[in-house]
Amino acid sequence: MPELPEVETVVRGLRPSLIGQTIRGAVLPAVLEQRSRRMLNVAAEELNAAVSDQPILAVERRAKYILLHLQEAVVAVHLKMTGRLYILPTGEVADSDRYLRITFPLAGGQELRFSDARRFGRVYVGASIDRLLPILGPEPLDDAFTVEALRAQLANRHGVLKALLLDQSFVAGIGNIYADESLHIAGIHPKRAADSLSDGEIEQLHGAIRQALNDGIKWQGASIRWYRQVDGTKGQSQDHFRVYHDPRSEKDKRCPVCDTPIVTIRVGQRGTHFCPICQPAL
DNA sequence: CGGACAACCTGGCGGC
DNA sequence: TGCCGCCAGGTTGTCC
Repeated sequence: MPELPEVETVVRGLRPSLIGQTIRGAVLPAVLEQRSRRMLNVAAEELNAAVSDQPILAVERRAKYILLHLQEAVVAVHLKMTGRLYILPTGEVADSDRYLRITFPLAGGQELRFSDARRFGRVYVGASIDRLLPILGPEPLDDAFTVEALRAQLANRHGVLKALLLDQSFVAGIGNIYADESLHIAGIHPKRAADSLSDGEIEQLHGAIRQALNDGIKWQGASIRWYRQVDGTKGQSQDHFRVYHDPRSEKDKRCPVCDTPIVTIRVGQRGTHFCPICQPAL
């Protein structure tokens, strides 16, 4: 589910509640321990041992990973499609608990909970961040992600542009929604060859990626289906999409610039939405 | 390197 | 109302 703006929103929601807290352990429902093997990179008891009595020093985001920096360990959570993280007083019940996978009791009388209907989510723990995450490309909102850096990365890449934007080792954090939104802002067709962009188009794309992601953060993420903020409320980003939509329920999505009906195609097996006028094929 | 596709899982929704 | 089939914000591995 969540892409960079959603994960960033979750991190910002967790941070004030978790910094300075101490984790008491990691509890998995007994019936799920066996089935949760794929969710964890270590045995459930090992996760529990690694986080027990560990103060939380920092909460950060890297790509679509949520990082809990503990005194002697790092926990990395990937929400994938349907994962949620939220904090509640111990014992208080929430709707999301229907798919509860892990409870992290906190010393202050609250709990950090991880729920995940579809069970694609991942929780990794290690002594440090080293080798905990796969190879990831640059953070698109960092100063180091310059037009020049993007130009250098695009050179000699012969693939389809949108597929490359979704490649986390190329740029970190962009998913299907914000790839489509970025390409519309940039006025570039999603199927363009990555190495066919002019200097001007690369500059446009660079700015568009940042705008799309920053707007997503501003609206606190997109709650199309499962995504919720830490406090359980929906984001509002879905109310501001330029091209992304579900063609089944929203049959008359139009370009906010020229009012032309948005076209939906498949690119790299992903639903792809674009304006045929503002994003001409080349 | 790149593209296609299956897998991992389950819920929700459109359509009939 | 009920059931079926399709689709889903992500990622990884395999095969060609």
